[in-house]
Amino acid sequence: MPAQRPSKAKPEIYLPPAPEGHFNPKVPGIDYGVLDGLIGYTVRRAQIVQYEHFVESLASWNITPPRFSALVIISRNPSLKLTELANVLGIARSGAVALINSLEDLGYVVRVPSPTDRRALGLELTPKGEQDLPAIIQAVVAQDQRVAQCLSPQEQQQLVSLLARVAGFQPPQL
Amino acid sequence: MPAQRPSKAKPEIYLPPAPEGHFNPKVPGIDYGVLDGLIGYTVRRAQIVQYEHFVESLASWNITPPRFSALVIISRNPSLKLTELANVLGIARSGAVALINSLEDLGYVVRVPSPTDRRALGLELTPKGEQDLPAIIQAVVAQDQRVAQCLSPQEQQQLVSLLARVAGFQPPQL
DNA sequence: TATTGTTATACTCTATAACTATA
DNA sequence: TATAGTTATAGAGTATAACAATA
Repeated sequence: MPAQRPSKAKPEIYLPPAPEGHFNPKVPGIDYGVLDGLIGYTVRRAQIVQYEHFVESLASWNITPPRFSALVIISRNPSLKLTELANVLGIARSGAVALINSLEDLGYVVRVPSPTDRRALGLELTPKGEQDLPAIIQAVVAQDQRVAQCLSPQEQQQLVSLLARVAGFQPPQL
Repeated sequence: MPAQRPSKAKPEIYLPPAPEGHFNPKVPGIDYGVLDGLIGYTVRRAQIVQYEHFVESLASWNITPPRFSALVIISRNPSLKLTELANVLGIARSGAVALINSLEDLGYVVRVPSPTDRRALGLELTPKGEQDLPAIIQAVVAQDQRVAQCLSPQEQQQLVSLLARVAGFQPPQL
């Protein structure tokens, strides 16, 4: 059996503190110089704004962006191994352990022993996870649309496509 | 006089560890479900890829994205106060202190007492900072272009414009 | 010998709160 | 009383390295 994790000392679920004020991507009177023209800095600015919106909108669910990504990946890929999840999310295995712990504390995910590999475990949604995920997804899609509503549907699709190419993969077919 | 910071115990300059492998924004065989269509997740994926490229390309300079942003902002806005820098970067003042400390350790920035407000201090580049910044900018622009070379100049401009609107500010005039 | 999940450790980064000096 | 910079503290997040169980 893999090493057991101890009974958690902290039942509280962490949620990042909401900053007093929002990030201002363009402070008046400040000269941003070369930053304004850099793809990287522009992506970063948009990502910060997105992140803040996400955390605020999902605060009542105690769901952060990494938790949401994990939930969706787990739900769409049954019996995913922890190592595979870490790979998909681009984090270390030790980080995935902490992430799964928080989702377990929320009652959304269980570790199921793999029938074929006694070292491994499959990640599955709990009944509560199955029940709540649709509403969570709806809330996330709604906030995503709220942020993107300044763009036409065509522009949104174009943005996704351009970003996908920058990230180095084929844009999704929509 | 503002409280003095103690002589630093660690002269070493931190640089984030290079991950063994690169982040794979689209792992084969994995169903990303709703994530593929979300602006937020797409922005995040691109941002991770960008960040990794940046850190690797600027490793020899010991320059991270936050350090670079701070250097550019300081160089373009003479006598910027620490609190203003924190506001521009969207971080707490305590974080700005640590950031400036690292840039001071690198020999790029100095704290200059403000002539008008004896509480405040102006941030300025050192001669070494003035001397090295152009090459650093050149390296950053080069890596930015390398990541973005899959897009035509027009597409790049479009991406910057779309991201600026999503972030909630007027796109820069190029 | 390699891999899986876990733990231990170390580090940055973030934030809040308290403190000193000055306004 | 408010603000500027600093420090202290605590939290999440990242990572690497080592470990036990299993392949």
